[in-house]
Amino acid sequence: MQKHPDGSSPRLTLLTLAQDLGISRATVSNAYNRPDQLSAALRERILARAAELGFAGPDPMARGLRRGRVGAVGVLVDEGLSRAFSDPAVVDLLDGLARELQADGLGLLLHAGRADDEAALRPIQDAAVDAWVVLSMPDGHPAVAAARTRNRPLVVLDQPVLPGVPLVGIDDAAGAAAAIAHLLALGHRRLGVLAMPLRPDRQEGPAGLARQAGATYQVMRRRLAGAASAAEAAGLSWDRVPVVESAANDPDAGARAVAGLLTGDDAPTALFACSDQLALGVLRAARAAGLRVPADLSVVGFDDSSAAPSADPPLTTVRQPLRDRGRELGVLVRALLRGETPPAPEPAPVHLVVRSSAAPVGGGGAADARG
Amino acid sequence: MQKHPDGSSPRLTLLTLAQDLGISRATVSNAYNRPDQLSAALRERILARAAELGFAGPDPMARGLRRGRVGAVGVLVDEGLSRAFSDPAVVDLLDGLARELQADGLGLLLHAGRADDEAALRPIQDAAVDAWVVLSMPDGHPAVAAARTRNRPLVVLDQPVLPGVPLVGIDDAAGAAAAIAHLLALGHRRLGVLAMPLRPDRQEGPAGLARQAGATYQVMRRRLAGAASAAEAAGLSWDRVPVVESAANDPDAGARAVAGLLTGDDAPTALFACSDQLALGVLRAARAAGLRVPADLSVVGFDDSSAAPSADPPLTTVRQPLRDRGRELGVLVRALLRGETPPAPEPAPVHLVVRSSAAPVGGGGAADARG
DNA sequence: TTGAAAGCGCTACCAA
DNA sequence: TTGGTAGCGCTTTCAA
Repeated sequence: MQKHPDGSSPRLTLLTLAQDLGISRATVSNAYNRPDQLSAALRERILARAAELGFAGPDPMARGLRRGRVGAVGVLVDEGLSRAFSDPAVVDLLDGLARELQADGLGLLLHAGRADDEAALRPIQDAAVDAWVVLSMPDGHPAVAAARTRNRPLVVLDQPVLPGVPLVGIDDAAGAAAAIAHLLALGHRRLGVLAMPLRPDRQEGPAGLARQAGATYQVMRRRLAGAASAAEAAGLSWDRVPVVESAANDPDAGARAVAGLLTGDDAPTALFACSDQLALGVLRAARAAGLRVPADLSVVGFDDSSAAPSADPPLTTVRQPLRDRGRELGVLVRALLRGETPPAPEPAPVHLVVRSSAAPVGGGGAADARG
Repeated sequence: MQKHPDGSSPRLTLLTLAQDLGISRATVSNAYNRPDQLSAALRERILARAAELGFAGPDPMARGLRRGRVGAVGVLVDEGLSRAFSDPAVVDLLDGLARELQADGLGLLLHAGRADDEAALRPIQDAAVDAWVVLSMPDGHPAVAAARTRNRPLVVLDQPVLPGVPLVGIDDAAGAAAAIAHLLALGHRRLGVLAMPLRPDRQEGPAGLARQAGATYQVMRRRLAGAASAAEAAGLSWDRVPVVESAANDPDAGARAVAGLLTGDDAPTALFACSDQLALGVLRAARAAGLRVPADLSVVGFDDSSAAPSADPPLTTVRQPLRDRGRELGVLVRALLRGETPPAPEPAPVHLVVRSSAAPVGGGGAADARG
């Protein structure tokens, strides 16, 4: 393929091609970027010769430098990619985002924001991207600051709330309140809450009021606030509702964190898990403890991820439109990249989806399924 | 923050900073790239002033052009990101890859290789990446060709086999043979196979010998060949073993594809699903058909993805070291980027992991669990 | 419709 | 230890 008469193989560039054809470099550039700037015939000739020589078109980096655009949007995810992608909710959301960005030929450049490693920030600061999407990170995470240093357009999903930065959010408090209200309506009074991490310190176990108030994951602060107000509206004192924090937002961690809460005389009859991933963990822990769901224990999740309907039993959960929100992130990014200043989007609506993981209290008789 | 005396706010560059400090641009560059080329004191001064001015360091694109490196590795996935990432096997693999690349500060630039759209190829060809990783794509996929046009280092996972291109593979035939052998050893004689797509045409249903032979997904060709040889070694004629093709590698599609195979007098007593995703679909379809697994139907999967052990029942499956393979891809990419020519890696070992989705034939008596 | 020329911002070589 | 300088390959005015 590489037919170059003189044996050498100089890197193919616009200039090489132009000289080969005896025309100007600008014209070759136009063949790729502004077809209307030259005759169709000439353009054909150029493209044909390019194919012949194996020239793939203008160099992406040089073009990027000149135009100030690379065709990539950075995505900052909390912790490793592994945990992020093993959450079906994240996957759905990313899918919506990717689809929307595809319209402009933009790819997704993934970077994990490991908080522990100061040196891991450089790759983020030095990433060649046109914009950043921050996917649900805690307050004060250094990776977010690193992503901001270039002053590129930036959009946040859920958290952190940053002044002047478009946020694609939902009404977390209302969602959590709906979950609690549902459990209360089913007659439950001994409630429990399984929370996602409140801070990125991997702490696990009971989370008192102080810990709750100090949450740097704002989503959790909002959801707990919503849950609290719903509980108190029903006359339940929030400080008597056990809140257990999971070390991570995955089923294993959730099961581990909640295990201790499930036994004992005053164990909750109903649990609000702040994500479907955690709810899955509750299901697992309940099974391990010999509890039937929903007969012995009612569970409500949050997200309505694709795992929710096929869980066993199918999860009653708070639905948020994940794919749409991903798309909305993409719409915002595209607008920002066009130089527009889109209005701050409204929080997306959430609502309870009733399946079969929550039932009236005492509906299954005593918990005698053990052993 | 943007303190610029003369009101204007010219884009901050190395030169700006250099002039501000009354030193040369090269020295500022060195402060970032070769700390040993200047005194620690001067470097400190430069960095401090940069922070003061809000200069984030050398521009990634300009640096990319100059160095010929952007710090991103392209990842080409088949179809949309959604399907790719909803497969736990892919997620584990990507996690291994990302971790390995992180050592060099490389991010992952995701691009979906939609075969249908000729214009969708430009973003791939024009992506600013230092290398490409092709994740299990079919023969002749135009996106792979697009990724190759820049002559950047390229590494393939599983398929397609490309001359001169490092391939990180496994012994697919041996894995499939082990699965079939296991079922045969359990006494099963009426076998069936649920295949991943054989071609990217979303065809679903029985796949005859011709279709099997024409598979452009080489992984499937290899696995079917392995299965066939194991079957024939036991005296079973392969053309009597029903092979059903799924339209996609996900549980839903798998359940849909296999449903018809599960009923009838001569329905298989054992099924080899060519991926865990598909095996999950079989489990679902079996339940829908009132069949108990493994009593009425034995199932063996492939991958040992993180979904396998927690399936109900836990999947007997062929294990491949996903995370390690992801890491190996990363190792190869890094070596290639260093200009080395690493030896073609050995196929990773696979072996059967026996859990409880496969049992001796007839072990559960007649299939009387229906209704 | 085509071409000439001016940088985009940076790094790496070489000289001081 | 510091600085001058030559491009990396391209796009885009502007003029022909």
